[in-house]
Amino acid sequence: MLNNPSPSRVSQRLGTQTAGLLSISQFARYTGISRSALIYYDRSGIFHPAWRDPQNNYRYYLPEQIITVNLISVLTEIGIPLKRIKELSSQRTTHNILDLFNEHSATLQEHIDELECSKKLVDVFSDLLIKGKTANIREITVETMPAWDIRVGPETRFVVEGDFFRPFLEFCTWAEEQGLNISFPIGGYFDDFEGFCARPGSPEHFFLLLDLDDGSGKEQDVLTAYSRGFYGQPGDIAQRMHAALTQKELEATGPVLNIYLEDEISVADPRQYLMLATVPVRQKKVRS
Amino acid sequence: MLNNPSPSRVSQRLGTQTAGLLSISQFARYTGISRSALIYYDRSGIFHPAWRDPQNNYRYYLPEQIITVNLISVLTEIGIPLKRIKELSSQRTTHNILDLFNEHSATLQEHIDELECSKKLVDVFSDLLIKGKTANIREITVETMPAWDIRVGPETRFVVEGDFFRPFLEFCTWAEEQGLNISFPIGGYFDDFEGFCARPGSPEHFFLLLDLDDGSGKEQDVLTAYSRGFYGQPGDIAQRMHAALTQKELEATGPVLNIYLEDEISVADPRQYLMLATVPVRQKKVRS
DNA sequence: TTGCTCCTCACGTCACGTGAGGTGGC
DNA sequence: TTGCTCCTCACGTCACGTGAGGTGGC
Repeated sequence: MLNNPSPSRVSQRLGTQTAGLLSISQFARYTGISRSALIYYDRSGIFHPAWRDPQNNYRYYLPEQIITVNLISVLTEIGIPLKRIKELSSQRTTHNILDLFNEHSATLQEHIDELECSKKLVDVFSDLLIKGKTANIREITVETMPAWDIRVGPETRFVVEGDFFRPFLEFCTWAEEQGLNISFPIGGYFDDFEGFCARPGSPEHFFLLLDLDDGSGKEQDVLTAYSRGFYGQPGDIAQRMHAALTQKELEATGPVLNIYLEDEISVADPRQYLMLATVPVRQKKVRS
Repeated sequence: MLNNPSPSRVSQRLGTQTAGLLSISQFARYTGISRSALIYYDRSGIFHPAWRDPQNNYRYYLPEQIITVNLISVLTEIGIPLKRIKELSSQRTTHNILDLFNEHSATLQEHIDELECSKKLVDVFSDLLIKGKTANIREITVETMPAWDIRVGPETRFVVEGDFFRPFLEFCTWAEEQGLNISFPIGGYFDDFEGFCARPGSPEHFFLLLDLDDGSGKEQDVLTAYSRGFYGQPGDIAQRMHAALTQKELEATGPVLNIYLEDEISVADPRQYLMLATVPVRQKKVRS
């Protein structure tokens, strides 16, 4: 119990100035704490009203108690559990409070970091969905865009042809070991365009997509193509990209990245998942 | 229910390759979702195992279901309630998901802002406590420090001498109307040093202290003094500051700010609250 | 028999919010 | 009598976690 006013002070008040007492509703209004919260604090022994009317059990508070309740407000607002507040009330020293604040500042920062990670997640998925909605899915074009922020996993081992899940699970295990959040979109990675053409349904690596902009400020030209189908079933996208490269007189200069813009998160039918394939390109040098 | 595999696919699996089925523990390991969560999802109709053994009611999952459960993971992780996820599963379109994400991104940002406010609160209180611990309470000195980030309220009306609470409550009401968080420390404000000397226990305004650094980068010389006592009982601090000004040949150039470094949050005995008074100063010009 | 994994209730969590049903004084 | 504020249970919330007590197959 925190700073409960002594009975003598209460009765002094009552004797001279009953108007100084606040009913639970008035007190709730002044403090911004709900009535039910005040009743809850009373019951759980955290904070009691200064006086209760023996006639009807009404709760009455003194203006001074706003100070005490403000302490509870502050501590609960910053996320300290009531149990801890109750413990603290018997050992309330500057030193203990400072310890609590230090400890709690770190906890708060962790929560903030988690939430920011969640927000990043939402934003990345939104970006992919918007990309899927606005793209002209039939066309293969060259776009200038920032490099993505990705984490590439170890080489995949596709033991059984078409068994997408084993390597996928291995990647998830690896990513968790690395302390990465595997809720971010996962894509397929091929070291070069030839590898992609050879087995477009079996990426040489998986990668986690953490952001559509790696923050380096650099941009690059990439060839982008789309295809619909389930995981590991990219259809003829490799051939179409190959044809486009030839037609546009381009050559691939980096890894091929596959990412699903629409997958189980947004589409019910697994055969309608929408994949985006990208590969950085440059103009082919004309041989002299 | 999300993407429950059809019985035929399940029985095909079972017929040809029982090893492809995952027990609840294996599935929990792969997905990072706890067994009890999986059981909870099953019961609440959000996500069912592909097959249950009629003999012993064991739950078995297919590797494909990792995809589905990953959807749930992502959505719960970003704080979307299971109820909403369940609703969504029957109306899962790119459009609806984008709406949900947009809406939710804002909610997340609000939570982040709230937490950052809480962290700021903790940090401000910590700063004050540290100031109280490290200060030499007996001495009156000139310090160079950044200006504080404060919000000054309307003029106070001390009707009854010593009745600190009425004006205090009025300030709280005002601050809430302004959308300010009244959990931040509240201090007393005097327009000038003369006003402070006249009635040091009755501030002309209250203010909310949002930060000990207003971020402007500017610093100023302030005279700092300390006093112990309850709210509105500053003892002889004004006289002592006045004497110090004279002795150091300084003149006050701005408002006097009073703030409690130790109050109900850290100290049990109200008579031991620790107040800090500051006033900006400069060298007195010598009259020619 | 022992060990293992799984099962199903049932209850706890945390800080209240929300009625239902009732009281006391104007 | 009506309206008002207050009261006390008791139950709901949300997404699980945690036993208790029991089963099936090696």
